[in-house]
Amino acid sequence: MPELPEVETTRRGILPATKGRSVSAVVLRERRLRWPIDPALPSLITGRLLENIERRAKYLLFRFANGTLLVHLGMSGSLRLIEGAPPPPRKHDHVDLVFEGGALLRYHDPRRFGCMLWIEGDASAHPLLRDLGPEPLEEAFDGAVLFRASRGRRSAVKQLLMDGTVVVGVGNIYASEALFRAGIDPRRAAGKVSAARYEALASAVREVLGESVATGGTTLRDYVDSNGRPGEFALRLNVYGREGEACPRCAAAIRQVRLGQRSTFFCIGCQR
DNA sequence: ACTGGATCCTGACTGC
DNA sequence: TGCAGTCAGGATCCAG
Repeated sequence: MPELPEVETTRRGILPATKGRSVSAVVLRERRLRWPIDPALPSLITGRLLENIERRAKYLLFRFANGTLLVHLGMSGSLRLIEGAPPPPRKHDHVDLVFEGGALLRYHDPRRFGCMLWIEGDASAHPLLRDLGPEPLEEAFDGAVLFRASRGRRSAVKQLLMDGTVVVGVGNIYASEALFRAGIDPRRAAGKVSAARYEALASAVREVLGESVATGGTTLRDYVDSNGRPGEFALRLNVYGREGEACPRCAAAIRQVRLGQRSTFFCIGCQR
């Protein structure tokens, strides 16, 4: 799936053709996502103006005057912008949002871990958004946030980094990459990492995510952007997926371990 | 309150 | 060519 940079790339890609336009039709082909799509969705947003598309963590928030459509791409989802005559839907093209003027957003998600939820009223109070930590690319996120959250925690620092109540948007790839840049062993107990090292880690998170957003996200497997194109691969991954290869910094072999059921890559020479 | 584990689902890939 | 097993970018939910 899309990690934060891929979701942000999608948001930027679909915004110009959809913001300020009215929805002319909604096609639901498959409602069984992580939670079922409300069958009333078409009647709720057809004829309504899409005021904006915002992002919180890896959620996209489609803002209408009468509510918010909360969209998550899960592990395998994509949202594709189609302008002009739409091709016939492929397998797993579950939803179309059609806009006046012809632009169409097509939601594709083979594994169906994503969601499309209608929220009335204050979306930020919704249980899925309420308890989320700060955005990693905004001012509120720094080393002190990580340090405070880590005290007394015995689980691995990588798991702290991927805990959405601590900081949002750091997925499995970028967690490994940020820890590599900061020189921290992903297995280290979160509560035993110093404040100074958390400053370095917070900077590394900002760097990695910032660079990736700037270059349109990273492609692995089946990620495509809103134009259906794969990401640029412009952000070089130093350790993720490179078990056995030479560390770009010290040439030691990169190791792979499992942490919290997720593959984790690191350099035993550079990361302590 | 924190922690690890199971879980949702399809598809790509590996080894026999 | 088929079949079984493993793994995948997420994150919620539940038991202990």
